[in-house]
Amino acid sequence: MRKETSTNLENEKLILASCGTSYTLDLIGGRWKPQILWRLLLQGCMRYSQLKNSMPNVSERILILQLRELEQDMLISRQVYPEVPPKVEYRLTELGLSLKPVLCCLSQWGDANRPNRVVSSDSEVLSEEL
Amino acid sequence: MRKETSTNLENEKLILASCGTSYTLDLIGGRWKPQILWRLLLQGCMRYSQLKNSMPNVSERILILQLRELEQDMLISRQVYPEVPPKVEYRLTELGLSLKPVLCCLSQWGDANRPNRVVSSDSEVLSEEL
DNA sequence: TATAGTACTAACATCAATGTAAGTATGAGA
DNA sequence: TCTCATACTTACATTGATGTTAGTACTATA
Repeated sequence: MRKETSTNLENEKLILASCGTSYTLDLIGGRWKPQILWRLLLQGCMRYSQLKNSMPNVSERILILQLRELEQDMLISRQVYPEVPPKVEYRLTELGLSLKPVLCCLSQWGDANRPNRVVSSDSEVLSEEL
Repeated sequence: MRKETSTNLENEKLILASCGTSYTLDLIGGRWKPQILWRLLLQGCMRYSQLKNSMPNVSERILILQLRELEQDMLISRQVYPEVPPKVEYRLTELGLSLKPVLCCLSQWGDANRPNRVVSSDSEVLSEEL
């Protein structure tokens, strides 16, 4: 739980209230969030296990955390099927889909300017479809 | 100093090497970096004291840290005039200027979608000039 | 009765980012 | 000799983000 008061938190609030850029960065800036968003953009809909298997380095706790935050921020939706074993599907909301040009923009700048590119990135797969 | 090895650091490296989106976010994602970049975009060139006075809530240490990181990442340049009292000017590099459309994109999405907007944001001033 | 599969949760541990307070170097001008 | 202004630096403290490990609930199937 975060503290209710601290300069740190106050500063964050002030910035989010006055800077749209920071607000957007706050929503998509978690370590694994870009990867999650790209996967859902590409696939449309994924089960929890699919996401987990496609990102071998995230721990389950962190993956869940990132998904919960994206859900709270209305960027993704979570659909539970009352079955056993459980089945949960994640997909982008309308708001999440509206991030597509933003993500493309970030991705293109990054791919154009980062050094030591090793592999082609997720975004390139999508870029070709645009 | 960051540790040389840790899952945390390894994950970060892997992501930066494979995801352009995350790379871009890594460069501009510090708490005060968007504000610094917008100011330099708008003003072209600012002294350290000008930056500091225009952002009353940053501590000097943190402001310097963010400036140093932006400088290391080649987004801004730092020009020292050998005078007393000292004079230091910061401005965007070519690479930094190339972020303009990216910042506009982030800012527009944020301004359009965040709730509880109180004041007009820095970016709007610039948007009008585009 | 035991095992398997799915999507988690809880308690704990570590690492990184941010913030606080005080101090430094320099030379011009009072 | 003392103060002022500028652009920092240093040592320390706090906050927040990320990672580890073990465990849970549920039923169908072996």
